[in-house]
Amino acid sequence: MRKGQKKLSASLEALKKAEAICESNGLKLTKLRKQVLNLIWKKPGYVKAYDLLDELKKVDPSAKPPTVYRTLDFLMENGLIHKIQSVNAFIGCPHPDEHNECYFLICDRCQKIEECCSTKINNVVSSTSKNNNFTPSKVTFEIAGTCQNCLN
Amino acid sequence: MRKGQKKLSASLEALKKAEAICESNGLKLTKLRKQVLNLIWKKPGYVKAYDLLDELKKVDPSAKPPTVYRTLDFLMENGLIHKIQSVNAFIGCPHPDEHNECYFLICDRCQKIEECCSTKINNVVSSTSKNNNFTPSKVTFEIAGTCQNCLN
DNA sequence: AACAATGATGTTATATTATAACATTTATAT
DNA sequence: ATATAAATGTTATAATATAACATCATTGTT
Ligand SMILES: [Zn+2]
Ligand SMILES: [Zn+2]
Ligand SMILES: [Zn+2]
Ligand SMILES: [Zn+2]
Repeated sequence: MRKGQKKLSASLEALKKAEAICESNGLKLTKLRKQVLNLIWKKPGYVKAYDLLDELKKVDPSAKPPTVYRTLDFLMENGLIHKIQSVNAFIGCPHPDEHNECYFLICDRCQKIEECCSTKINNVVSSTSKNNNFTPSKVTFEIAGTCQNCLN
Repeated sequence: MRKGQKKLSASLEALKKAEAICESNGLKLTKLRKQVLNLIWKKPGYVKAYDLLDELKKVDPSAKPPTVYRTLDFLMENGLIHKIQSVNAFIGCPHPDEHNECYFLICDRCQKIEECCSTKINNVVSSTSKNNNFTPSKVTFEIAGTCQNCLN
């Protein structure tokens, strides 16, 4: 497999899933939303909102912060991307059709993020909440560190 | 126990621990640092940096953002407080002498935060990292939702 | 087709969160 | 007393995000 190819197909895959999800929910995946989703998937690591804005401006100089943040909000609401709270950045979700609470491994060096969702984590969230009489609604679980690739 | 008493003693307790930690590490818990730590503990829920700044200005009108952020940095470096990433706010650590990776339950309604550290969570962090050939350095684990008290 | 209603985008302005860079003061060690 | 380092003061600005209102596009109804 050539360099970039895996990423390319992941991006296409993501777009297809996004279209399916929007279709089945009566939502519109507009040109702008597609553009932003593609920009997010094209970057090898996580993406900052204002970097996205700069990219957008290249094709539409009138793009402004609300252009980006509104689009990010739409994509997040529909599980297509995630906000990574510990770095204030965004990343595409590789499986938006499966569930919406995702967990992350964030490499400090290369900015790449892997999802690490598991029932094990889900279970710990549940039991921790139960033990504390807490009703959970949103989980933030992010492990920052160094990925295998960057360790060498 | 009267209202506020639990919080008061928790605050005093926190200050004592802070003094001990600084003492044993050759660090200075200056007047400013004590003030900020106290302000954080006095609030019933989490505290925003600029709210702290407003409080500080009441006693020292010359206080400015770096005053607050530098002090917060010191307190965080020494495990005395935590930054809550999902709300961009700060909270005192009830057990800064025990460990430094803490996990949180955050009530959306009353802004109160409980630490929910457990070996169970530590173990999941370890196993998740191991399974992904990832070397963790900093964990963000925050469950947002509704606390028992606010549910009624 | 005309109209109303909704959703999406455009635009201006501003709010919120955080840091860089350099100056001054205070504490500590020699 | 002097040098050094640590802490604080000060100015300016960077980075992140939203409020409010205007315009345009899409859809459904009359
Ligand atoms: Zn995901
Ligand atoms: Zn890496
Ligand atoms: Zn803690
Ligand atoms: Zn509550």
